[in-house]
Amino acid sequence: MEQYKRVRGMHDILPGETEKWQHAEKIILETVRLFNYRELRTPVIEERALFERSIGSESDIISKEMYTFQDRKGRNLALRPEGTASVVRAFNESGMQEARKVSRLYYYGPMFRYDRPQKGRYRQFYQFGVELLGGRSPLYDAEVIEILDTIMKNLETGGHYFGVNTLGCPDCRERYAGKIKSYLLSVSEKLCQDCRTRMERSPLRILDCKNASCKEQTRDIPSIREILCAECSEHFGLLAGCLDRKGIPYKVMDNLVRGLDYYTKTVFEVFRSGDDNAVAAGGRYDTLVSQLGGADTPAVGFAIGMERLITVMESPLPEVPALYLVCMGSGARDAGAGIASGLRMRGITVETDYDDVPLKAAMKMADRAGVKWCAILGDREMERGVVLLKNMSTGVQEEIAAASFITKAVERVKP
RNA sequence: GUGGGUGUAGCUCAGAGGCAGAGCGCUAGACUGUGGAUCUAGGUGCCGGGGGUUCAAUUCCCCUCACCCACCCCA
Repeated sequence: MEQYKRVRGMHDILPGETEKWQHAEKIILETVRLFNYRELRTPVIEERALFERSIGSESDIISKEMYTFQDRKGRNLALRPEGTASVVRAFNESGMQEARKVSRLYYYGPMFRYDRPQKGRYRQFYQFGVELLGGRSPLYDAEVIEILDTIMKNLETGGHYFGVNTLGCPDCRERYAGKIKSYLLSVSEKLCQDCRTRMERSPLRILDCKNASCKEQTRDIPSIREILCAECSEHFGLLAGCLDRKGIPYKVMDNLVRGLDYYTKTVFEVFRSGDDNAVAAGGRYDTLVSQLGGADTPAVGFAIGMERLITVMESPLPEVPALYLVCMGSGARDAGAGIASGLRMRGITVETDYDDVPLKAAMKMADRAGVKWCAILGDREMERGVVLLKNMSTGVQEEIAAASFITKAVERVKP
């Protein structure tokens, strides 16, 4: 028989790893709850145009990485490559903006991009994201950054810091793009091929190029912060002050520009110390909601790349069942089933096996399960109306009357 | 999309144009109802797939697929 294999770019998250995921999910959920964010679940499939309009059809995500298809009725659909567009779509569609001045939402689920697989990068990958809609003040930017900071701290990633920058409002951005072009026009032949095409499509991205020659050419270009309008400048200043007061570690990074078109003003990424791949990133998108047909609603949010987060976080201690139940003989197995139920009802994790194996083999299974306690029930014990309880780490074994076994075992096993 | 690396036992990997290897794990026994430690014994297998060169290919050549890494992109 031929073995089926996972399709390229897809990955299984196996036991041993799922514990890590669940731990991360738990910390994240506890954190957003403290800030009173509520979950929004959207479908994995959306109209293709939704993403083209929000992310920008010039971007790589849309032009080469999206899973698109037609359904049986010829609708043009796509597997979501990110979460924000769907959240905004649902926000607009549900009339949520009528009900509250500020909506605090989070989402979690798989996203799809046809990328070449790499470390921490898969074609189906998971993002956890937070979106705050309806808040204009930089204090809201600081709030979502604080959420991310809290998550990183609680997951013991071994230190992290934020990169922060501003892209300004659309006016500032356009002005700055013009400035970059005027700086680089005369030296365009010294730029890499990619950057030459970026000159037209998204000149800001040239600042982010890793090519040495490109870096050389962009070195003297002034920071965008020097040409911001009064409002954008104030916004960034207030945010910085707020982050300072909260004690959140950050660096202002001139070359931090986001690849998605919808960002305005604040953009940020969080890095694990000593790592240059961002674990999570986000920013403000004040024009997206209206651009997708909603009321004029400023917004800010971030998304965590779960696979990346998993690679930088501390592993939780593995969970081990509390007790292993060994039964020999069918009568003992019947009685054992009752004991197992009784223990589980009292919150004790019990593992057992139903194969008729010699005690030696069963003990080996118990050992391998990593349990501290082992209950043994065979014909001899049945006859005498007792159950053996063995402490696997000390080797000490006691005999307990079957009638009181569950209560006694709970006492021993529960610390 | 570009570049590099790797595919051999369940796992980690060594190997060489001529019998397929080690460590770990696994199974059994020493110990017949007690796990871990020790000793002894044991099977580990389409050497990723296809083609070519050769008397002979797991080894050399070509193609292909998969995985890993970097770039790119992005979280």
